[in-house]
Amino acid sequence: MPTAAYHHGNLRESLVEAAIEVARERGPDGLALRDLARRVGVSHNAAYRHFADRDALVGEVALRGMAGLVAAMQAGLDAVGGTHAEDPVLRARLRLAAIGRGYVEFALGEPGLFRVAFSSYPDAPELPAERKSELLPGVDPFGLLNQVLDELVEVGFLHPDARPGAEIMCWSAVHGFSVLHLDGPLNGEETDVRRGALERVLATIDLAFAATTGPPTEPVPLAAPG
Amino acid sequence: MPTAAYHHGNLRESLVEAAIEVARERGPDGLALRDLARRVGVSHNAAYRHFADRDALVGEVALRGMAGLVAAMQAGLDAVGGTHAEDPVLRARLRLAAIGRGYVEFALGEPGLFRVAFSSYPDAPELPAERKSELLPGVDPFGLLNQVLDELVEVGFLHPDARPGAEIMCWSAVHGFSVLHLDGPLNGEETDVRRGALERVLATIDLAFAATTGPPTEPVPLAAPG
DNA sequence: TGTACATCAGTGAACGCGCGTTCACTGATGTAC
DNA sequence: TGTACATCAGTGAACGCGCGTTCACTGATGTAC
Repeated sequence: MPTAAYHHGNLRESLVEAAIEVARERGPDGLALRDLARRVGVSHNAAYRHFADRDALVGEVALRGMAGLVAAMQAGLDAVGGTHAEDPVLRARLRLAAIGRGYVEFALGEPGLFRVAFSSYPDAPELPAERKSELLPGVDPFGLLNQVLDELVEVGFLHPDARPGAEIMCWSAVHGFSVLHLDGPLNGEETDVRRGALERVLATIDLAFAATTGPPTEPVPLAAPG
Repeated sequence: MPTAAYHHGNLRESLVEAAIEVARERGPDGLALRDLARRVGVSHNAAYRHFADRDALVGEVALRGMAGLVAAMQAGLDAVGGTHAEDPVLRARLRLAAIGRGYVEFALGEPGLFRVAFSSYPDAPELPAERKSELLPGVDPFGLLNQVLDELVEVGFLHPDARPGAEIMCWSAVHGFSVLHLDGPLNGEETDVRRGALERVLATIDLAFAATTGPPTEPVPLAAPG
């Protein structure tokens, strides 16, 4: 990777790295092509050699943010590691809780990147096919979650009938928890209060899933009339 | 309310109304003092007679958005109305589901206002005491939710031990569900798919709460070691 | 009832900002022969 | 190995945008006497 004076040699990556740094501190709205070019020490329009426009750069940072999120979830799984091999049910339950914790830890630990990661919707750029191969198979937050939920079914903890939609339940809970603490009224909550609250959320989901295969409780129509 | 040519007579409210309209269409970032003044037909700095700065205006719109959110939740409760008076447990469960539905309906039906309502955090302006009295007592999303959860305890459906933190569970789920559909990968989901998914989320929470007083399931430590 | 005056709610011009994007360009690089 | 040339990756100037905010101001309003 040459670092020649004129031909930068690595401008695209440098811009992305600078962008990540800025995104960490200032979130999506803080990302400006001119500012990034300035930081990298290059004229303000050189970036157009590497990105079609600002959105393309933001999209790239979003992708990295998403990757960081997945990595944090994976780190949660790694923390569970090979423990409880003798009790696959407990193990699967711990794994679900672990990715939830990883998700929230990333969101609150890297608020800027987390925000950027979700900043391109509704008109998110469809990830071009050739980029998808860069990601490990099934490595998006949704994919990882689905995997762990499937495990819960396999070990007989989550009833197959309750499997569809379970991913949306889990994702909504951890995402909402994160966002309410990031950009909502729960912002500023003490760390240990927050941690306790998260454990309760995870435990509640676990309890619900347990109940799908546990002793029967008669189902009640919850949908509103009409 | 005079509508004189020079002295507008109602400028503050007119600005807020215009702001709400713009917020509906464009969300928080679309709100600009100059633009609003233009819409109302007044010079671009007249607004400073009524708002300290842009943030003050946005804050006001956020307040109205929050009020709309509460109203939607309340509308959910009203839909349950006086039904199932003979079965207070079922009634309380339906009421919880109803405010959840109201929340999500507002979020997805008024995405701009919903976004504005949550746009002022982390540095949300503390609502000045004199404004708080304008709101009905307990009328914020959190207050209403807490009220309904208390009912669930009173009727014996939700175990008192499970009461703390339950509001965060519920709020996280519906908020996350909303945000993932608004500014996340679930955006663009078909309406009926989304509705079905929401019902499953609500049912899962209900199931978990049922399990707190239902037949005992042995609790398992879910917290990660360390 | 009439008038003097304080106060209030607007106006219009201006400052300064940083941005995204395009244009015509030039210096560096690498490749074919 | 040397050279001509195409291509690529930068530069610098400029356009046009809309914004927030401040300034000194003036027209309208209402009130005290």
